[in-house]
Amino acid sequence: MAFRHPDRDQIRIEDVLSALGNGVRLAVARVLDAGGEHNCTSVLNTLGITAKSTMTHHWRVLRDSGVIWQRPSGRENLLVLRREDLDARYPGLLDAILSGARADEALEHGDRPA
Amino acid sequence: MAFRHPDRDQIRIEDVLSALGNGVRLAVARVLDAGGEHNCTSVLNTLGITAKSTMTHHWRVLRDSGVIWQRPSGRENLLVLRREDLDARYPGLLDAILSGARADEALEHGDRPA
DNA sequence: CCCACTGTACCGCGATTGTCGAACAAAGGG
DNA sequence: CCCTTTGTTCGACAATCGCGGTACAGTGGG
Repeated sequence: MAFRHPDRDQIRIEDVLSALGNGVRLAVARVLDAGGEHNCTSVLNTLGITAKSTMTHHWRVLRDSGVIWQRPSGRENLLVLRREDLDARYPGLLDAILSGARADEALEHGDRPA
Repeated sequence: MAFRHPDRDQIRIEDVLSALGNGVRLAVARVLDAGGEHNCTSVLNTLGITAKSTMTHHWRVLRDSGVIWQRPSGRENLLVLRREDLDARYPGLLDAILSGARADEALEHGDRPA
């Protein structure tokens, strides 16, 4: 099973934004950004249980928009953020989004802003 | 007609991203960012003709997500980017998105990247 | 005062999205 | 070898989206 990923030049910011404009996928990006090797179920567990087929759908959206690499390895798929490509195409975007997501989470957990 | 806008603290990055993860609304943001006072039809004309009711829908999405202010003035509505609030909540996000959109446009017009 | 202008409200339509369950496929481990 | 693990594919479903048309509402100009 080989996945189709867009080339760096084929990435469109519109697709990136709509891919990450979804709580589940934004959370996935944050997990992947935290580092380490991840397969599908490890991310899935971090997010609370969801059907596997639902996640397969989200992987496809993230893949097609150019946000992640998805590489088969043994009987798993390894998931990695395409940070280099995103940073090259859209400097500062990924960092702004990820730290923005952290800020939102802090707000919702009742922490008052400074 | 008074519009409901979210407070700065109620803005969620997920909503901002999905609002701008759409070609028309991203284009609207770029027009507003270019400066000047804008009413609905002036933006609408810049984008090529679309039904007024369609744009009303997009204004609502942009408003509800906290991306724009929409203020009635006479028989028009003035549209303004909420740059201060967005920059405060998500430093660098708006600039990254807008310059990313410009970069995409350049790519699609056949200009090769440097 | 009436009309032209600007934009909203409401409705309907087809397409897409997010979610799930069930069946399938590939890879390893015993 | 078989069975478990991992994830995909397919089909279904409700909900939302994007878009337009028509009707309405408020403002301001003549």
